[in-house]
Amino acid sequence: MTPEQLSALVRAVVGGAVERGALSVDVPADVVVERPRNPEHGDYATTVALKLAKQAGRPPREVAEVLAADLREQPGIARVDVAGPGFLNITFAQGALGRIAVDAVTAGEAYGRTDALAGQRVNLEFVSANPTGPVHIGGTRWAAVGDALGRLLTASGADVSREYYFNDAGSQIDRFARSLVAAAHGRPAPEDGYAGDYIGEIAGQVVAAEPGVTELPAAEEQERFRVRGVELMFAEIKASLAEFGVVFDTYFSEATLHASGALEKVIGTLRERGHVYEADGATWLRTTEFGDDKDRPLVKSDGDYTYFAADCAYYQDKRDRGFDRVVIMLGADHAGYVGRYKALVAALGDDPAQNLEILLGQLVNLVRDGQPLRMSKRAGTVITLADLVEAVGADAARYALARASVDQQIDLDLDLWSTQASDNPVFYVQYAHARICSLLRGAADLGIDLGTADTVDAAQLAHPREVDLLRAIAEFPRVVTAAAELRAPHRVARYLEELAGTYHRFYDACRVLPRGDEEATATTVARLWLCSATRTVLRNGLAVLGVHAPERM
RNA sequence: GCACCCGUAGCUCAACGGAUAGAGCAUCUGACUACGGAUCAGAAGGUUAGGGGUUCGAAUCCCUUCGGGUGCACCA
Repeated sequence: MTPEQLSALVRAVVGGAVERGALSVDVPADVVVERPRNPEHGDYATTVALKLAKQAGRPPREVAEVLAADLREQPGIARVDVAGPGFLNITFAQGALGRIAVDAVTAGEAYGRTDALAGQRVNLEFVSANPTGPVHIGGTRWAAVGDALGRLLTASGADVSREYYFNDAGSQIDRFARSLVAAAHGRPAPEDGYAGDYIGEIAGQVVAAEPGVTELPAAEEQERFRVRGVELMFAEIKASLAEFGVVFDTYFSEATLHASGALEKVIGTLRERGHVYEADGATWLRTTEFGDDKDRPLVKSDGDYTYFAADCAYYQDKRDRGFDRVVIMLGADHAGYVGRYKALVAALGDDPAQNLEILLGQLVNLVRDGQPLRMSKRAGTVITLADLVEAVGADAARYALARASVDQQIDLDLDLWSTQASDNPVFYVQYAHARICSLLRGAADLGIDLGTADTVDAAQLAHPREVDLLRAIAEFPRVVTAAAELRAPHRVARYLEELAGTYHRFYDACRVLPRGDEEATATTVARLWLCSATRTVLRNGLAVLGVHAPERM
């Protein structure tokens, strides 16, 4: 029996009690069953009696007793206890739990997938670093978390499109171009420009690709450097992301919005809706009408569009492409955008609570020699995505960045990471996977017949460590769903660490393969299925995080 | 000054309002005639920053103080 089935069963029991008048409450839409920390509290526990007590007007324990009596009559349930203030502790019948291993193996890659978010069209935007330099450590965190979130949403049935928005039209790009020109002529970077070795490298590549470019008139020269420079920089960004395992469905250029007239159009729409006004020579959106701190300019007094105007057009474009949920991941240093973004969504007639979701994530601090590392783009002392991958490998980097809640600022100790990679829990999880693969290879070498899903005697799996492992495996689909709904990929990582630990403890206590000239028994076969199920979950879970599941290490 | 995020073991971090707050690392003690010891068993380590409140129950929700981060442009 799966937790989902149990949840439905408990709900049905509540319904039955209400129907025959034993309880007078509204039957809850969803009954939460959870895996108790303490094994003495059974396979699963539910707080439904506690939650219904007030409405029923009776003590929680009394409500619990009513439900417990009915639950005990259900098939597959061995035992129901009322504990504490009114918890219902439920223990499955022998074998009911064991089938989960068989189910997981049978489902294979599909184990963990659900249709919880079916029908949602999600546009997931993350990284979106401007092509004026390599992706730095902050962007790398969003690459890891955003990509994992995309995989999670997909696994939960949503229709997800990953998007990378880049600004190739503004003054930052001009500064980038001027920095390249300066480097090509051997001059220092302009006051407001970009420094760093990569500027010189890109400048050299531009010169190599366009001989004579430095002889052109200044304006023309800068334009050539801008176009080529952005092209080359962006190719480098894409390459480093690809090496990191992150590929976007769409790379969206801001310049295309300007070129297509989308800005004029969206401002026209906003104007028709009555939210636009002119003041001090500029054009404004009255975002304060929708809770923003101050109104925001769309067109500056010099006639240029603001970045915010492009945001409006970009949002409208996403909606026009059919996405009903626009999700944007931003660093905490962009928290100031939230108010105006919600306002623009509302001004366009959408519901910010329904159509827009801005996920703010805290920044990453780097630590070296026990000291926080201050980074400066100007000074070129920036740790990039490529640097991090080089130092610790893509798997460890992705895993470490994805295993922490985005609400948490994280400190990354570069010394620790570069010198002692085994400190990272990702190896603990990967090792469990490799160990199982080795075990299954051994079983194959011994010629053990695993039989079929129908013939496995799942009731063999009764050892406490086997039961622990089965419970953990059973949790996986709910972990995926919860992580997707809460936009919290780190839950998957934490779960995998727990699962790996549970497996290692099982392995330590339960001999799987026959020793010496012993024969394989029904227990051997059942345990091999259990191992195989664990491998399936580890593999699927690591896949969600974009981390490899090695068969050998 | 205003707004948002955070404060949990020595360190890095978990914990959909649930039972005795958990892992990893570090420290200490054990288990290798090994199905992969990159593992396991055990010990030690906490007033969940402090103080109020809400309730059957608070690390979690509300108020407040302190501490850290970030943001408050006709920049992008």
